[in-house]
Amino acid sequence: MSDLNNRRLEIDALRAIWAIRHHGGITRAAEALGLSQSAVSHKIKRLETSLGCELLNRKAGTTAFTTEGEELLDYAGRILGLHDEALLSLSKTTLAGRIALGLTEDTTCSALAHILGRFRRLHPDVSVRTQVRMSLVLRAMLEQGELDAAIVQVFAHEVRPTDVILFRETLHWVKHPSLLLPQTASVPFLSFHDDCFYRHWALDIGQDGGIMLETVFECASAAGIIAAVSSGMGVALLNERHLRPEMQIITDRFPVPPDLVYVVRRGRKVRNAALDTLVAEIESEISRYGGLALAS
Amino acid sequence: MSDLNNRRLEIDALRAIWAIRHHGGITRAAEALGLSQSAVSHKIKRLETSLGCELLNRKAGTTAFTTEGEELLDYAGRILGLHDEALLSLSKTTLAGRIALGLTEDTTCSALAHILGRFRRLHPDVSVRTQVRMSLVLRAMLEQGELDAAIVQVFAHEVRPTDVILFRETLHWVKHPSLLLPQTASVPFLSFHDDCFYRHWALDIGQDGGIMLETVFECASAAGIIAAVSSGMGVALLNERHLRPEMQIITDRFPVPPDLVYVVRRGRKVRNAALDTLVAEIESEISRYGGLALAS
DNA sequence: ATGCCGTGATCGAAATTTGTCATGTGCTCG
DNA sequence: CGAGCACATGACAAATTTCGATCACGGCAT
Repeated sequence: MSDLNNRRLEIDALRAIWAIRHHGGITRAAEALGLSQSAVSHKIKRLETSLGCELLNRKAGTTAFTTEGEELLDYAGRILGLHDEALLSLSKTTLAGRIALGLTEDTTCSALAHILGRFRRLHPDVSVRTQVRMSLVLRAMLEQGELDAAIVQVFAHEVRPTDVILFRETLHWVKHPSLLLPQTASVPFLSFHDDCFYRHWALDIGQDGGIMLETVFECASAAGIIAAVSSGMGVALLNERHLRPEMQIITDRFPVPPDLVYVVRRGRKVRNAALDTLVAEIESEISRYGGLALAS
Repeated sequence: MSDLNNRRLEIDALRAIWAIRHHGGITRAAEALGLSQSAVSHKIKRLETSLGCELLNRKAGTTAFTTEGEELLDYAGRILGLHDEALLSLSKTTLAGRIALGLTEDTTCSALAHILGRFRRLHPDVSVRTQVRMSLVLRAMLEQGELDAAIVQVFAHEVRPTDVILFRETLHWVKHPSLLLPQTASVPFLSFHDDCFYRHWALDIGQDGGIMLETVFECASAAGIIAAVSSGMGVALLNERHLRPEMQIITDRFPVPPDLVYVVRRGRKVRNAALDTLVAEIESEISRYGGLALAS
């Protein structure tokens, strides 16, 4: 394991194992980091030999972390956090002002929370007011000028040139295997809140495609929908990351749902140096880690 | 400043600026890190260009940190702390047992405190009992088997092969310019506590060199001695790091004081895995940073 | 079983980074 | 003013890192 003293944990290597964790696999991590797969593989190997222990359990094509790996991940997260903050702190300019920001519930528990917290620390003279609403509401607020920017979900084909793409999500029609779809009667539909725009799309297709959806369940949180699907109450539109093993993806019967994208969308004609910086920090975080970590 | 994203702070570069701070200058830092002067100079330059700002104020031969430099230093300390702890944590073996450790007052506020704290965190099943005494007392306790190891000050020529050298110190005879040494009468001597072995040496030379020293002031803490010297109360033996600009080093009249060394000295025939690890950690810290930081 | 993927390891060559030696510059001090 | 110290700089050598290609392995469907 080389000499006990000359050992060091490369920042890039730490970022690599962090990416492996959050993208599930070396290949995806490499892609996210803009490196080749072999480069990342080597990085990990170097890390392992320098530490003298295995970090990954390369049993099969699957990638699992060893105990040591998990331990290092914990440190990696903390070190990278400090590191990135140091980097920002050194290139910061003194900012002051106000930012009115909108978020969806989903994104509150993602890496965005960290970015916002750090932004507060680094720019204490900027007051950030954050409101959590559903995407459709946030979009309306942006139009009204009530928000300077918002992180909203939009259909992939609706992305504007000025939007900053955070990550993409695929939507699926799902049901529990025990639920058999009636051929003639209307299909029981499990829906998010009234204002959720999946629902708008879902109900729209009824008119176009001649499929009758009957909303039998309404709940604002994903957890509720997941439970309802799992108990066979009906069909629903769910994100990839909300899929559970017991769920069945419905590929026939319904039109393929459009892809979704989370974006940072800025309000109309807002000129705001503080906001520029915040958006730049989000973009930089994305490019550094190849996307934003989102809790599932 | 390269692309805002691809920037990273190399661990080695952070260690370099940390070393520059603690050894006062690039040349010394390079020596401490076991690198050439130009290597360290290049490292800093790279860091600066990658950050797009000056870290050091290279006005003259002197090396001062800029505001950004100081800011980075702060982060560097925290990042390196985490980094080193991660490194240790991953190579640790489960330890249990007891360690009875002796320290001098000087060393309590050095990097040793960090090492001890970290050791506690990493090895919660090892109970470390620490006692702070003067070097002579500690040596006696080691002999008696009351301590497993101690960090003590010894004369450079007394270092044993098994001792781990922490850092060296030069002792000087000092006085305030306003104090004129009497040619015939005895010289007023400002002394540490009775058990301090500088004092033993100082009083011994009286017999060998025919110089009369009269102890006119006794104080256990360096701060007291420094104040007494500065007010012209007498002469004293002081560490290099306790010298103040107003003090005058006496080069004639007295024999040159022997060099001092801080060492980790282990007790007699103590076999203790936990102690081995602790000593190894101290050694590793020294070799990584080229010495131990000691508050002045 | 028998081929496919998909995922990761491995190897040699190329590119990049890092370190060293030799030398240049600027400042201080005797 | 010249010696000495501290650092910068440039050219070159050494090391490390990356890439592309290829190999090996385990699942999965036929």
